[in-house]
Amino acid sequence: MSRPRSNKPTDAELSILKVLWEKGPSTVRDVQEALNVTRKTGYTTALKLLQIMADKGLVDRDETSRAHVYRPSSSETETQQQIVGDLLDRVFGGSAAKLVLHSLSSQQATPEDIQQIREMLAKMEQEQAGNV
Amino acid sequence: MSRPRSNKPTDAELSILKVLWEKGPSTVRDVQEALNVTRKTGYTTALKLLQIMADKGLVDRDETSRAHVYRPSSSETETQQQIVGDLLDRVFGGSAAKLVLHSLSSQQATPEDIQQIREMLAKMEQEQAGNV
DNA sequence: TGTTTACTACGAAACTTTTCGTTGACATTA
DNA sequence: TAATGTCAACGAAAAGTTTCGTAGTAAACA
Repeated sequence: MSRPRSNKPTDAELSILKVLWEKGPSTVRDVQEALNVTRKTGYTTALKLLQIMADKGLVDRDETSRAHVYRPSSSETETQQQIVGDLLDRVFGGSAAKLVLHSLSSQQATPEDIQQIREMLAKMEQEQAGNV
Repeated sequence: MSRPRSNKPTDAELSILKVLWEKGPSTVRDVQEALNVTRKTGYTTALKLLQIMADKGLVDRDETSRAHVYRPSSSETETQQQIVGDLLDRVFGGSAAKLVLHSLSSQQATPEDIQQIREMLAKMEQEQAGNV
């Protein structure tokens, strides 16, 4: 009578990861202050979340100094990759094109975005041609 | 001491929406049987979820016949749009290009996908040119 | 040395999600 | 009409998420 324990970060955990990605390895206090800007968050709340995330393996902890220093155990890119892959399966039936379509239309892409995506597509085509 | 009640579908709710999108308006029994294929799911479990989703407004219920018929209250496209928009904010800092990048690399896009995306980009550029 | 301060650990409260057992209503049929 | 089966409603159990209060410990400082 339970849910399977997934290692996908929850919403609160994700907001902590965002802080760590942006600010680099941080103490609980650092994280708490950053969270507090967007959403009132107590110190022990941030601490508890970081402890749970350490248990799950979402973050690594450096206990050398008294104020432990936390850092993400996976890179921003890896984690985002995993989240997108999960979304692809769960919502879009594995169709990357469909997800891309929605990404673009849900938010106006700037001309720079469009250019960047074009380049990416070209690179992918080249790689595919080389792989066959 | 609680989370803000969001109307974003949970994982279990999402799997039900997928069934409804695919099969169209369905009874509890229909949904339960579809869920049961991928993941053992009892009848009352499916029922309860559908009732909660009806409360939340995620699905509409037709009570005319004895076996109530449920249908999604929003289209597949709208819901996917909303989920992607949420993800964009929460994970990618609003950068659609970044999300697209990950979508593509997390799963090999087929040449057809690439073509489709190219067309979409072209159309977006046209629209932007017209809008200014 | 004793007090204050900052930190982690622990535990629990409030709430959500997911699951299922039980009940009562209604219809079909023997 | 009585038995059987299907259905929605209700309630509650189990696990997960999020929040915070309290306690203990170590460092800094008067």
